[in-house]
Amino acid sequence: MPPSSPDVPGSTEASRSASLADVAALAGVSAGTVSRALSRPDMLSEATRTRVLAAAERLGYVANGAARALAMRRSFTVGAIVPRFGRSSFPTMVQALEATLAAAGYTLLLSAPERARGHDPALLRALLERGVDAVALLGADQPPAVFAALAAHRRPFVLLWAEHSAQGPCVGFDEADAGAQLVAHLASLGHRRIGILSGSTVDNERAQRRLRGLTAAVARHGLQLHPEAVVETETGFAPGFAAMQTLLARRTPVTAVVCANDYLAAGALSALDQAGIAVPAQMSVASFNDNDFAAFLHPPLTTVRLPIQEIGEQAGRLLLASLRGDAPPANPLLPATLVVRASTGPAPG
Amino acid sequence: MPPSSPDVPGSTEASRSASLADVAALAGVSAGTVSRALSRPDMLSEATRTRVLAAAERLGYVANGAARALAMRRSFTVGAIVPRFGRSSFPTMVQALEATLAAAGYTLLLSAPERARGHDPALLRALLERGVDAVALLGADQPPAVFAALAAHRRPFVLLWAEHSAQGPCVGFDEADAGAQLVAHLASLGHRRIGILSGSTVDNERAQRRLRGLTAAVARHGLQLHPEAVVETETGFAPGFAAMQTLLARRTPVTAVVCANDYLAAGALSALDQAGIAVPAQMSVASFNDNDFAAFLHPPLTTVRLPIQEIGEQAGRLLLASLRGDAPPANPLLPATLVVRASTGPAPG
DNA sequence: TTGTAGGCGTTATCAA
DNA sequence: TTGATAACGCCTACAA
Repeated sequence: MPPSSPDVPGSTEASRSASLADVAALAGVSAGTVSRALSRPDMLSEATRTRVLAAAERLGYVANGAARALAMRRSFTVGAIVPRFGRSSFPTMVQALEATLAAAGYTLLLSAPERARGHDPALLRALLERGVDAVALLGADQPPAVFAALAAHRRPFVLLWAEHSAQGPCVGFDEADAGAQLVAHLASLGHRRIGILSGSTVDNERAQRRLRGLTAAVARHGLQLHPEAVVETETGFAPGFAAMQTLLARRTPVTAVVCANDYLAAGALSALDQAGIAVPAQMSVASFNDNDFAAFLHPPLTTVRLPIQEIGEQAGRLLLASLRGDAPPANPLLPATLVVRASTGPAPG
Repeated sequence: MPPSSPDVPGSTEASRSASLADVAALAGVSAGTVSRALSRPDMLSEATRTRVLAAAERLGYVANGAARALAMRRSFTVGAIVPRFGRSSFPTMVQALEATLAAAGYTLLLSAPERARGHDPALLRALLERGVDAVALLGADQPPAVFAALAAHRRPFVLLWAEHSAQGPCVGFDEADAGAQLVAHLASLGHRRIGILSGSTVDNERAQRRLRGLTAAVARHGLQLHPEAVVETETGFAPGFAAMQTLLARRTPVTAVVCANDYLAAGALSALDQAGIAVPAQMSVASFNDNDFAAFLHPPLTTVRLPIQEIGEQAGRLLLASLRGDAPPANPLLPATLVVRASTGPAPG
C-alpha cells in the first residue's frame, strides 16, 4: 500500500497525497480513465489498464473517500450504536458484524456510549453526518426520534438482539424458549421453588424479555415463584454476589436459582460458596450463557447458550441485503442450546 | 434531530435530505451564511442566526460529512485497528477511547479483524480511504508497511498498550514493574520455586513483554524457574485449564504459579480445584488482572491490576493533541496496582 | 455582517 | 475505448 518510494522522483514537494489527477498525469490519460481503471477494470484496454495501475501503485494512490462519497452518494460505511460495551457480550457481536461487513467492503463507524449517553439523539446524528449508509442498533428500546431520523434520511437499519419490533427488521434470540428450557430442566429434576436473579429491567428491554420468559415458563410448569425470590440488579460479578446474598437473607425457601446472565451467575456462585452452601447438592444454579465463560466457574451449572456471534453475522447480512436493495428476509430468531452440567434435584427437606 | 414534520410543506417530493442550499433558500440567505451560522455562530447577527437555525431545524438539516471532509480536508474521524476483540479487555479500552474522542467531536472507525487478518495492510488502507484524521493501533508489533503508509499520508497515530516504540507515541503499562510486584510478593512469602502460565508469545508483543518482565524479576529475586515450569498457551479459560494440567503433569516442583492474565488464572484455578489441590494452602496463585473479574474467582488470589480504561483515555487525549498540532507529550506508562487477597507461604515439604 | 465564487477529488454522462 | 465536463455539498477567502 505505501509507495516503494514515498515521494515521486521529480516532484520534490512531499505535499498532499496523490489524487486521481496525479495518477492520470503520470499515466498520460484522463482522470476519468483512472477512475474506471480502479473501479471497472474490464472497461479499459489491457494496455492502458496496466499503465494506469502501475502509475497508481507508484504514487501510492489511495482514493479519497470523501470525494467518492460525495459523488456516489454513499460512503460504504455502516454505523453502530452499542451501549455498555465493556464487560458484556456486545464486543463479540460487534466483531462478527464488522467482519461480515468488511468482507463486503464496508467499514464500521462505532458509537459506544456509556449508559448515560445511551439514548442521546446526538449519537445517531453524528453517524448520519458521517454519511453512514445504514445503521445497526442494539436492542429494540430506542426512542421514537431515532426511527424518525432514520426514516427521514432513508437509512436502512437493523435491531440487534431484539425479537420483534414494529419499527423494522431485527435479529434476536428466542429468549422465551431459552428461559423455558432452563425452567423445564429444573422442573424435571423435581424443583418446585425457584429463585431468579435478573438483570436490571429499567430501561433494558432485553432484561425485561428475559425475565418475562422465565416467569411465564415458571407459571406453565406450575412452579412457585415468590415475589421475594426475584432479585433484580445491575449486571456484573459484584452485583451478582450481592444479589445472591440478598436472596439468602430473605430466607425465602428456594431449591434452585436461575441467573439471567453469566456475570450474575459467577457472582452468585461465589456468594453461595462463601455462605457454605454446596452447589448443586444444596442449591441448584442455572444460567443464561451470553459470554461462554460460565462453563469454567467452579461448580458445574446448567446453562442455555446463546449464539452471540451469529447475531452479529446475521445482522450484517441483513444490512447488506437492504443496501443491495433486496427485500429484507423475515426476522431471524436464533435458537438457544441447553447445556446440562449438573443434574440434581432439590435437597431433601 | 428529526424534523417535526419530515417533509417541508410545499415541497411534495420527499427526495433527498436537505442541503445547505435548501436551508439558505428557506431562511432567505446565502449558503455561506448558513455554513457560518452552524460553525461560527458569533459571526452572524442575532437575527439572521436565529432565522437560519430555525430553518435548519425545520428541515431536519444534517450536514453532509463527505462534502465537509472534502472541503476541509479532514473528516473528524479516527480509525482504530483492534485485533482479538471478543474475550479480552480491548473493548473496555476502545469504549474509553471512543468516549474521549466523541467528547471532542470525533467518531471512531473500527477495524476489528480476527487473528488471521490482524496484519493485513488492507485494513489500514480501508481506514485511510475513509479519510481518517488519525489512527489508533493496538500493540507495537505492527508491520513496517503500516508506519510507512501512516507517514506517507501524514496521519498522526498512537500505539495502545505498548511501552516503547521507535515508530511513534504510545501509551502502555509498566508491565515489568507489574510482574516484579507479583514476584516480589511471592518471594516475600517465602516461595522459591515458581511456575508461569504465559499467553502465547508468537506474534504477540504484549505477551512477550509480560513474560520477560516476569522472568527478569524471578532472576533478580534469585528464585528458581525451571524451563519446564513455564507453560505457554492461548488465552482463555479452557487453555488455562489445560495449561495448568500440563504443568501438574510435568511434576516440576513449584509452590506458586503466576498467570499472565485472568482468563488463564480462571482456568488454572478450575484445574487445581479439580485436581484437589487447595489454593493457596497447597499452591499459591497470582495473576495479572486485565479484566477485573479475577476478584470473584473462587479461591482468593493475588493480582496486579492494570488500568485498562486509562489506556483508552490517554490514547484519545494523545491523538487529540496531535490533531490539534500540539507537541505530543512523553509516552505515558501507567502503573499497576498490587491487590493481595491471599497471603500464604509455600506448603511445608 | 453578508454574498459571491472557486475549489476540494470522484463519479457519471455524453460525445468523440 | 477514451476524454471532456458537469455535478456532488460544503468551506472560505475575498469583495461588497
